[in-house]
Amino acid sequence: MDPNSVLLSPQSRTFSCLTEPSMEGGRSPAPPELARDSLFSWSQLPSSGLADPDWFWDEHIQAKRARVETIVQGMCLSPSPLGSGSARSRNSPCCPEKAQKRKRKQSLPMQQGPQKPSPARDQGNRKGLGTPYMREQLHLLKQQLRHLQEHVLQAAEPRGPAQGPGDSDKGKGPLRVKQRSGGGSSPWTVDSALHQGSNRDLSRVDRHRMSEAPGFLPSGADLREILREELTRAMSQTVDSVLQKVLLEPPGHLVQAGRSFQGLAPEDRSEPSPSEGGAYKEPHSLAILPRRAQPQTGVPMGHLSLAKPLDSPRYPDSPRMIPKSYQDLPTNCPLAVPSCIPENQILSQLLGHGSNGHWSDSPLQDSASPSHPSSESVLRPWGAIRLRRPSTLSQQQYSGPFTAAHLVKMEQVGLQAVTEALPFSSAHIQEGLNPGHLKKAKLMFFFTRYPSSNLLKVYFPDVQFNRCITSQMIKWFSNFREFYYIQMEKFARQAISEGVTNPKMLVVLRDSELFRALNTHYNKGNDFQVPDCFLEIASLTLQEFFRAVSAGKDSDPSWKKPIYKIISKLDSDIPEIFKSSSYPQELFQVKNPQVDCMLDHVMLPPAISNRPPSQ
DNA sequence: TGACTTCCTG
DNA sequence: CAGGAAGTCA
Repeated sequence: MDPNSVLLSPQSRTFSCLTEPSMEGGRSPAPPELARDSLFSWSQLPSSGLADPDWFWDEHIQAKRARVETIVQGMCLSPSPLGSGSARSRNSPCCPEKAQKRKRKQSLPMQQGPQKPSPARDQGNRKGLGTPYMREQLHLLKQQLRHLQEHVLQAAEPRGPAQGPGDSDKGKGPLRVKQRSGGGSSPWTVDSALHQGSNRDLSRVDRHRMSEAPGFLPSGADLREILREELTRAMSQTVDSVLQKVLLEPPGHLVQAGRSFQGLAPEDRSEPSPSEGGAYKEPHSLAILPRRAQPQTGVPMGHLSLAKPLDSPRYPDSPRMIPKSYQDLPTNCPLAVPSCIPENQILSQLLGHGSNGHWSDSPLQDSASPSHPSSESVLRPWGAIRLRRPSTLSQQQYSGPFTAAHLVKMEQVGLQAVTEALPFSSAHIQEGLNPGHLKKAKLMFFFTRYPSSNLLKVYFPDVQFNRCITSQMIKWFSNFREFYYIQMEKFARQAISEGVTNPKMLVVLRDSELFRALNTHYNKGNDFQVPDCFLEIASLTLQEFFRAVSAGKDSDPSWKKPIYKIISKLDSDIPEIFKSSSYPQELFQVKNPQVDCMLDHVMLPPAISNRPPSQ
């Protein structure tokens, strides 16, 4: 085993630059163990002027300065609770493309007049609702912090040639913080770096460093303590006063603020969070989906589905996130709806979920939520997909200017401020498509490849159909077909390459490889007996592809169209049992607890397994 | 114009 | 599987 691998731990990385000087400064070669360490650290930190033996001290001071600077920087951003571009972009420098994409998505369907793209505009919207007061407070706080910073820096650099905070070091500070945070832990701490979370994060690093260099312990701890206390106190005061001011606004304020927020909600909502994809995919992949390659997607809706959906007329979420009574409203005005929702409803929902519910990113949070009764819990996989967006949103929005402690405080105070930022609430999701529905749809594909939306409505009586749900389900079948046809073409070409000449020789049997592929896709777990009629259709499809490819028709860009047309006319009747709304949920409920041994008698009703081919 | 579909991409 | 573009069709 390579000893270096041990050294590649985050902590070790923190010290990786230690060895650089010895290689760079033309001094005596580093001790063997350090030289070995530098083998990897070299590439990680190519730049270095740290050959000075005082580097440790400088590093320490710079770390302090970086922290203070970052805090102050964060405070400067704090008037916008959403965090502004610089902080955010630092946070996700890797996805400008995605951001652009989202922007495009959002720009399409919005019809709410002039957009208010930046969070700062939101502040503007709240003018007259305490903004001057808040600004004053924040300004005050900023000044306090600056003073604090000066004191700290003076105390910390009694001997060094003080590099002013505004000099070349300016960019260095946050960078260092970022590096450490990156090697560290919480996503909360990376950019905002001004709440206790980051403080703790840094403190951890500092502690570690101190353990390596005990000499710094006293002053470092003292400074940290002082700084933390001061910051905590100052921020606590300011936040309290600001919140009080905000919360004392007349009731109309909430709705009004909510409206103003809606204008910019899409952009913020569209911000993907690295954790978003993770939380989204887990329940899904565990349940039915064969795979989910994209870590960040989603989304969600995805992946990130969150992004567009909210503004788009096709957005599948918005109608589901509002009460049934609102679902009949035109779907292209989802943003107008939430303001109609009783405030206490939103509030109670938020309170009900608490900080360990939607504030958390755990994919399991939803199913564990006590506020959802049994049957709802089964539907949670869907909820986890859709609901995570508000969750992520809230997290992003409040991870910046407020500490975790303040988040709790806000909840205690009443959460109205949070409510402003959450135009949608999970409480208003009435019906949606869950993995059980997906499973059912897949099984239905054995009977029908081209179901009409009306047919779907008949067979999914428990689904509150609207345009978005319908499109989603139609899309499912479209995806099913895609996979189906791809397999057909693949195996048809394979047969041709193997020298088959007579299409009649191509028959899909239950032990064939093609069947296995299809069955795995639509009937994962093999808990449903594929009807014979599907085998016939599959055989026919395979033969059609075989004929077309054999005849060289595949040179025509639209050579598949005739095949599609043929297949589209071969849909079978779907067994009556599929009309039962409980049918898919039974399947899923049983499957979820991973009691697959029970599946047989649950999932193989005679009506299906013995169903004669309909064609 | 809206509903559907395929194709492509992530 | 979802999002989106582009095409078809009534």
